[in-house]
Amino acid sequence: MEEKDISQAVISRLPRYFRYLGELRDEGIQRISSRELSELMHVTASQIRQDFNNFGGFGQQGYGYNVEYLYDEIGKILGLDSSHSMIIIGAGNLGQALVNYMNFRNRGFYFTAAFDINPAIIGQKIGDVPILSMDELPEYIRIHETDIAVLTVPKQEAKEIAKTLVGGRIRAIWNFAHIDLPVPPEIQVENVHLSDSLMKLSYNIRRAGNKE
Amino acid sequence: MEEKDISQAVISRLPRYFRYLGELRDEGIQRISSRELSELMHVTASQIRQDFNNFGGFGQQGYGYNVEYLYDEIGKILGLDSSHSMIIIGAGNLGQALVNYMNFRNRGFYFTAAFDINPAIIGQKIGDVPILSMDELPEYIRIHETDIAVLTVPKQEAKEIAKTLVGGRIRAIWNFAHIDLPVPPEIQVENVHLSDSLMKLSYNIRRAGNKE
DNA sequence: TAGATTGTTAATCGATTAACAATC
DNA sequence: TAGATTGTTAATCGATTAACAATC
Repeated sequence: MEEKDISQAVISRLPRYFRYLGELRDEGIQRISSRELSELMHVTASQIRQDFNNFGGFGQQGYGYNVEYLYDEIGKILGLDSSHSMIIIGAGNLGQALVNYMNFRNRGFYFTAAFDINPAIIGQKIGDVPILSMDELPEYIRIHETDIAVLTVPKQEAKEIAKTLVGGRIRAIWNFAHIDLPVPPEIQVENVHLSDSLMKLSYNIRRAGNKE
Repeated sequence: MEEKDISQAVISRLPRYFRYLGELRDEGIQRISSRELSELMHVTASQIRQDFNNFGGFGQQGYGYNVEYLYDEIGKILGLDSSHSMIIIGAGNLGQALVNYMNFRNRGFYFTAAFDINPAIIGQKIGDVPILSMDELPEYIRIHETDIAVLTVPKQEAKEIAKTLVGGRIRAIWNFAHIDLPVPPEIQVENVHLSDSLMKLSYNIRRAGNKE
């Protein structure tokens, strides 16, 4: 409502800005111009200024941008000033890796529960996150407010689980299953299709090979 | 050499076409028109035809596309007709998840070795893939032809390891470390920045919340 | 004030979509 | 042949880059 529609191309660049600004801040650097940042990040200064100005004027003419301030503002835009509750569905290798990844927790993304169908691991914990039976999922999301459901199950199961999730009150799905999920538009979906990424790499290997 | 430069936007869409065509093939469907496929995939028929025609005419006027043939051709474009040897550097949770992921192997991507600095796991195996000491990495890539090095280490170590890899003969890096790797242009890099993906999701959650 | 650098408008570039002639 | 649908050119749209006035 307060902001006009920003293109996803811009949004996709924000985390990278955020990362570079965080590093600059950690190095104790207080100000940076769009030109300096452009050289560091290998993008045009024009794009940087355009991107930032989608969200209002963060800089100052003749001075540049205050690193700390800009870092904080981009963090807010990305929603990192509030915390996000997550559940993970599929407690296999990948699921456990994601639950254990501390960087998420440091940014306010924390797991409250994991779900799996494997009786051998139900009742165990990943760190301090309990692994529950998949049967408990509908009841769990009814009771516990959950922002993000992370889907790390085989694609055969993913569609069915997505339906269950949509019936609940979750706001978003972070989807690692290799399938397009049919969800209503009010539920945000971010896909991480690792196979697609690997195929893209494979294409570029071949193309590079042909050039030589 | 044989092909003109195709934009990465097109390449990024190929794996998704490949996935849908594979499903159609599995369902026994033999032909499909760009219009039918466009309805299935929620993209324009025009884009589909433009995309395919970057690589030559795969269809037939008045008929459409042969599913099996198109599937095979896109597979070839993506380099899936030849196999790729891989090593993984960082045998933690994520590394093990990737090594165990059979879908990669089914597509001809196979791991030959894993590397880690943790003495507790060096000498063990992930499936049938041995975990070697990081010290053995330079020698290993000197002796064993390796297409892709998968980097699943903390970002502090990633840069140093990238240097080692560049010194060897690998052709590509699939980078899961949250950092931009400085590598020469003949080495292909595909980044999977999970934090960036999660931040994007976080942005979209907030934006959707504001709209309501 | 003079110099620097943003914010923003204008120009360019590239990607997507529409249209239609070619042709199966 | 008539109908259907591709391959491809042209038109549109959106994103990126350039330019420069505003202003610190």
